[in-house]
Amino acid sequence: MQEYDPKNIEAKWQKEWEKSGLYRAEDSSERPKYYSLIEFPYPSGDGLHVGHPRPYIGMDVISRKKRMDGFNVLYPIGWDAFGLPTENYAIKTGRPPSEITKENTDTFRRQIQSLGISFDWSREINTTDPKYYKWTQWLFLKFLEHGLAYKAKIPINWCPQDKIGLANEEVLSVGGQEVCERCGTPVEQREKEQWMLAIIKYAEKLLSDLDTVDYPERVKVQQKNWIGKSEGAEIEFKIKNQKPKIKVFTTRPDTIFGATFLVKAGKEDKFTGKYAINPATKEEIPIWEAEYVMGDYGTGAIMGVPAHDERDYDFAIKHDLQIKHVIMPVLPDPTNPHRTDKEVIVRKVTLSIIYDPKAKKYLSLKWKKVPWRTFITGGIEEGEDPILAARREIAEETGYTDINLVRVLGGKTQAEFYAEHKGVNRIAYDTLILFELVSDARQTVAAEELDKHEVEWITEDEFKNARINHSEIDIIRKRIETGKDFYIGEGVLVDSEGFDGSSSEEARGKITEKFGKKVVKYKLRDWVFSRQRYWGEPIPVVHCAKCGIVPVPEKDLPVLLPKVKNYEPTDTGESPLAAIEEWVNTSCPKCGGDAKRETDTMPNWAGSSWYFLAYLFDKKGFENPASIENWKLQIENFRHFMPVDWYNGGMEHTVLHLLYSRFWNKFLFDIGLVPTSEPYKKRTSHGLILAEGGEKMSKSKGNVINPDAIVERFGADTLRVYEMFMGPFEQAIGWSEASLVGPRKFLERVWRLKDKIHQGKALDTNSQGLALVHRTIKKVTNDIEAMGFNTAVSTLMIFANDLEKRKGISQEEYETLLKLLAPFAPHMTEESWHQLGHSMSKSIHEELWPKFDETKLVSETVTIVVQVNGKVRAKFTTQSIVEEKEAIDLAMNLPETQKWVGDKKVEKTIYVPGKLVNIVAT
RNA sequence: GGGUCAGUGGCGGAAUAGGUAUACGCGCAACACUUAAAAUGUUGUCCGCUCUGCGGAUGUGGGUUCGAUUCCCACCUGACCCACCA
Repeated sequence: MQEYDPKNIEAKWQKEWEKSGLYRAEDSSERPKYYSLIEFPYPSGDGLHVGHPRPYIGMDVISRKKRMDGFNVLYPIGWDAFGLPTENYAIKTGRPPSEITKENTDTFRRQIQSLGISFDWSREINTTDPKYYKWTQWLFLKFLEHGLAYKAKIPINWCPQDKIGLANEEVLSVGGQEVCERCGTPVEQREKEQWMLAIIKYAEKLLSDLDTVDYPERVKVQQKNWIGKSEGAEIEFKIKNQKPKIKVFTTRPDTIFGATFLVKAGKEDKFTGKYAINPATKEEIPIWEAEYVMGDYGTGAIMGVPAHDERDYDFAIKHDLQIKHVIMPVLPDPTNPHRTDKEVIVRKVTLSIIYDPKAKKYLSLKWKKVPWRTFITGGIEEGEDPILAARREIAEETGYTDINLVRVLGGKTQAEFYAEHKGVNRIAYDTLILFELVSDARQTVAAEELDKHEVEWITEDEFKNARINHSEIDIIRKRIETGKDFYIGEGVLVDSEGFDGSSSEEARGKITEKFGKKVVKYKLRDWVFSRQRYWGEPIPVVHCAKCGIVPVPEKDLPVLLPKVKNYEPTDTGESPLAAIEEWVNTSCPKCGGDAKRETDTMPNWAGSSWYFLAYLFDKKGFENPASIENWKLQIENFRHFMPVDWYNGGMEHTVLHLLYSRFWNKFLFDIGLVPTSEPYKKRTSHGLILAEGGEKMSKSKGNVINPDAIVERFGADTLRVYEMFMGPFEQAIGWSEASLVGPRKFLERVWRLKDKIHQGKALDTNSQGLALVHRTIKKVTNDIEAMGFNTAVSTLMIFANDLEKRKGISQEEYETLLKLLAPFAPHMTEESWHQLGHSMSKSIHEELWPKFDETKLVSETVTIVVQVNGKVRAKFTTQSIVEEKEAIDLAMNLPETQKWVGDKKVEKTIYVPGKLVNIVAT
């Protein structure tokens, strides 16, 4: 027997596959296409660590299986190589970024190739290749041509450390401070002319088309939140004695009668001295400035409705502004609903809560004829003061007279319940009042009251958690606990003149119509597309004194990055390109006069926004000049392969890259340059591999595991199987060096199993063994499709362990094992396959994926478990197809069953076919 | 604060249209082979007890059910993402 020697085997087959072009996708094919995609790596100077390949291996398993299913699989890779780390390294060392990139990609390529991943290397791309970025520039010109790229003076987030403008998406908020995503330096605000892409124009499509794609729910939720659609109203407020008006945006126009002030975005809280007129109440309300209102959302101004918004409430309390309640919550009691056959009686009532600060207890009433616990309620006579009415009621029902008013707990509520003690349906408009007990002084309580209920003081804990029969109890608890008397929910309008009694929803429509107009706002901002850095695609326009902004003609693309001496950005915020006069000074393509080149470059999201299309280019696609004709030469390829069938990537890219590339693809679809509106049919995400201590791997922490060392010691196949087996693919998981021996032993076992193939020896396959083969095929097939790689591997281990136990195995069984294992361990299975005598001209990876037979999944005999009263007490073996009656008879006759059933009476029996019998006896 | 997901042996984890909890692997222990070691193989490995047997255990406490890791309610803990968006 030959020893398993991964080093030789792996090198040999990698060379062989490269030579035969085994993994090249065909541009046109009889076979159905399958496009699998991973996020192409950024080739950093740190080299690959063991976390990088996990997604590549996962998609490789899927791609290899799809090939064996007969698909024309495209599984490409390339390099997303523009960006800051390389540029910073260039600044540090004075070496050109292109040179550094070349080195890094060479390292990454060698490392990835050593893992035997079935990438189609003939389609390798690099975003920093002028042949690639001429097309990125050309696509920018398309945005410009269609009015979706524009220049605007905007305040940008400026990182003084990296000397770069950051998109909102690249700014993190740490401890209330805005910091640079890369270096953690606090960002400054600077006004700057920036190139923008009008992604907001696609907000609606990006949102609604999420319904058409197969993404994980949380990815969709994140994209939805990021787009942040909200429907509301814009309402103009006149300013007293002044011409200009202030426009506010609100999603709650139904609360306008409660707007008691107006707030504009500002750096600090400040009363402007001016007053606006509330268009609904016609009252004069003060205009304030405050930090909590954001200048760049909505209209940069809001109407302050303290009774129905927490931030407005806090602001009103702080600055002693009027609070007016105009929405009344409607609270039907679900445990005690209105009865259809009873009369409805409307009452105005008080609901009093009495707190004893000495004992830290609340007063409740425990009812005698109904199972209720309540506070003290009582009707208000016409014209009566609610506080006096409440005091009267408290004295009558409980006797307590020495109490102080604390406060009225915000606006009124509307409770709806069936009042059993009166036999009527009650609608109660409640004024909620909090009192404090001063002393125990009590007057006599009438006998009829004592008959109804008794006083019971309950602890704060009971007050919070016990069942209390008021449907407004949650509101009461919240208001007492927080001390804040606002209500942000929906309800019925009150104190709103003609709109009293309308529901919030109904009122929103009517009030918007009367006082403003309906608008839709998005949180999504237009995309800041300029960077003042060297290592990016130059934005292909020139500035002409006479003609203004002029696009570089497509025949002149690419606008090449010039050689510079110094890669350092300037403190003025200009790109280092601005210092290269011979590059900057050019002539206007339109009038021929003097002109200057744009010195901003594109963000590194640009190249990755269309790379899934670049993979489909044929050789001419990159050689030909960028033009509409030459793009259209590629459309056949796009039609063949688009959309991407399965795109796997990290959760960190679900908002930015995924949204940006969807946007580009949708734009290209609208102008007829690509065949599908959505680029990716299905998206999944992988979990990170963490260092052994559970921390993220990073060079700075010194905990990076280099795959080279693992391949050297264990072989690429072992690394691959381990990374698939270590845990659920979507979950983050810690690296464990010690655990690698398991997968290695497993591969050695499979390797050795060859010797067990019967040659004259007796075969040892019974019906259980046969069923195991088919169950293994079924489980591995389904698990791969669902990315259940860890369970697929364990299933293969079980199968191999079973074969090992037998005296002799058939070649067919062994070949099935090899084929199922081939996507995980491509080298070892290939070598074994040919050792069995298969022709060198056909790879195992071109074989057909094994099929299972539904009828053979179950062996002829099964073990059935017998439970007595739900506990396992016995087992028996029988034919797999057994009628319920027979199964129960068999179970009952077992001595163990008899022992546990004894004299008890059998109440019931349950039979789960082929699995379990449960006997219920009492 | 909001959203999403999770909590199972010494460790990574398996099993959810409710049906033998702890598959598979690591680690550990004993044994076999060996002068010895490595490698390999065999056996064992959730906890407790009065141990041929019995009881208990899937974060905690309840509920539904013949039967709950799985479903429902409350709570505890952790992770990730988003957070003044009117």
